[in-house]
Amino acid sequence: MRIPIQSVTPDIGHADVCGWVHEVRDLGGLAFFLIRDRTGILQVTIPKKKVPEAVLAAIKRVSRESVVRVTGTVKVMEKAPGGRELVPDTFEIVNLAETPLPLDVSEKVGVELDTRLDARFLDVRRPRVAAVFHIRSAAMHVMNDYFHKKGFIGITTPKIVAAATEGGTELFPIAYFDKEAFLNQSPQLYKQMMMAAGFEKVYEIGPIFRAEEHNTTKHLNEATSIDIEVSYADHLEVMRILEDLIVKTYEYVNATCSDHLANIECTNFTVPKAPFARLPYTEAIEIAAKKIAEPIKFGDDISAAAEHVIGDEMGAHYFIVDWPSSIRPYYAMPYEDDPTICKAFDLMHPRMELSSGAQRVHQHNLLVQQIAKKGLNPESFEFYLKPFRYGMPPHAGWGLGADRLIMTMLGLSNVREAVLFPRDMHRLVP
RNA sequence: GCCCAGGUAGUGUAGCGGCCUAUCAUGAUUGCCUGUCACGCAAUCGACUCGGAUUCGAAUUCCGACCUGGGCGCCA
Repeated sequence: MRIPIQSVTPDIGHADVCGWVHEVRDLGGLAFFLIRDRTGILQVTIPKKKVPEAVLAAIKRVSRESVVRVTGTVKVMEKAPGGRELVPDTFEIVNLAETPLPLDVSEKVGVELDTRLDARFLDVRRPRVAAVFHIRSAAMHVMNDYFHKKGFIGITTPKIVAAATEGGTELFPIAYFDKEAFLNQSPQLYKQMMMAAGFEKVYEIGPIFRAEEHNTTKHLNEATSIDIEVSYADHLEVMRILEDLIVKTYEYVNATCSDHLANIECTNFTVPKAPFARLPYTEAIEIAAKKIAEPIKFGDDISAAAEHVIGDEMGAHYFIVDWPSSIRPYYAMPYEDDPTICKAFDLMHPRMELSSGAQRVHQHNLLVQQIAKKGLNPESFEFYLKPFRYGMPPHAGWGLGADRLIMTMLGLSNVREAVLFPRDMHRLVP
C-alpha cells in the first residue's frame, strides 16, 4: 500500500512511497535520492553494495522529476531530513521524465514568471508555489462554510449573457449560434433578481470576464469573484458581513495553514482586526491632496497614486464610503438627504481595492431615472427591470476579488501568482 | 491604448563596436568518489528573437516586426 511521504516515520519499519525524483546526490558507493510528493520529501539512501541489482539498474536510468515508486526499510537516521531514511528493496520507474526540464523544480537557479506560467504544472511542483494554492483552497473552503453557516443560499448564474446592460467595462463577445452574446462581467443583475425571487441571502463564487487591455500586476481578464446579496440589509450591514468574512478567513488560514505559510516565507501575515476604518470619500481625497501633486476633485475617481498614499496613511484594511453618485453605477442607492452621494463602498487593502458594494436601488421608478441619468437606455434593461415591478425587497451586496484577496493576504507581488492559469492580454495558453 | 525597460545555452545571467572561437551559475552526458543535504572533483555538450541598414568589423549602433516585464490609463 502506497503511503504519503508525511507518514513515513522512523517507527513504521517498512514503507511504500510514490513521488517525483527531486534531487540526486551520487557519492559513488552510496547514493542519495530525494523523493517528493505533495506531503513532503523523503531521503532514499542506496548503499550500492547492499541493494538488489534491479535497484541499481533503475537509479542509473532515472532522471530528475521522473515518477517513481520505492519500497524498502525505514531506518532511523539523525543525519537525514526528518530523522529517517528509506533503504530500498525495489525502485520502480513509473514514468520517466524527459531532460532537460523546462524549469528547475529544486530551485537552484531563478526563474521568471513567464517561464513558470508556460510550464505551470512543473512550477506548481515546487512546494512554495503549491503552498499558495493550498492556502487559496483553505480560504475558499472557509468562505463557503461561512456563507452556509450564515444561511446564505449558494447560486450559480449564467456566464453567457445577451447584452452589455451594465455599461462600463468592455465585454468579450462570443459566437452563440446565430446570436451575439458576451461573457458576463459580474453576477450583479442575477443576484439582485434572486432577491425578487425571495432567496433573501445569496452568494456565488465564480468567474468574471473583463475585456480591458490593462497591463498591470493586479488586473486579469478572467478573475474569480465572491459575490453576495442580502435582502432587507443596508450597505452598513453588508460591510459588517464583509469585514467579518475577511477576518474569519485570515483566522482560518492562520490556524490551519502554518506549514504552507512557512513554506512561502510569508513574513507579514497578520490577521486584520474588525471593525475596519470607515473613511468617507471626501476625507480620502483630502488625505491624497496632502501628498500628491494633482489633487482629486469631488466626483473624480481615486487614482492609483492616490490609492497608494491613502493606503500608506491607513496602514490596514479600510472602507471608503459615501461615494459621489456620479461615479458609481446606477443601481447604487443615493442618500435621501443628499443624492449627490450614495450608499456605496469600496473595501481597500493598503495595496489595492479588494471589493466594492452598495445598498441597491430597489424602487423601479428611481432605478429607471438613474439608468437614464447615466446615459443608458432603460428599454434594453427590461429583463433586469421587470423584477423591480413585482415586489422587490430593499437589498444590498458586494463583490470581492478572490485573486486579490489571496494576493494581498500572502504579500504576492503579482496577482498571477495567486491564479493557477491566469488570463491576461498576452496569455491564453496553457 | 500610452509610456518606460528588456529579449544571450533547458533555466537564471555577464558582456554593450575589434579583447567573443561569448562569462558565470545551474543543467545534461561521461568518468571518479560510502553519509550527502545547493555533495565534491574532472572532461564534454549547449545560446546572441527575426528581418533589414550602418560599418573594414555588430551580441553590442540604427530601423521595422514579433515576444516579454513594469508603470499609467481603462477597470458599472
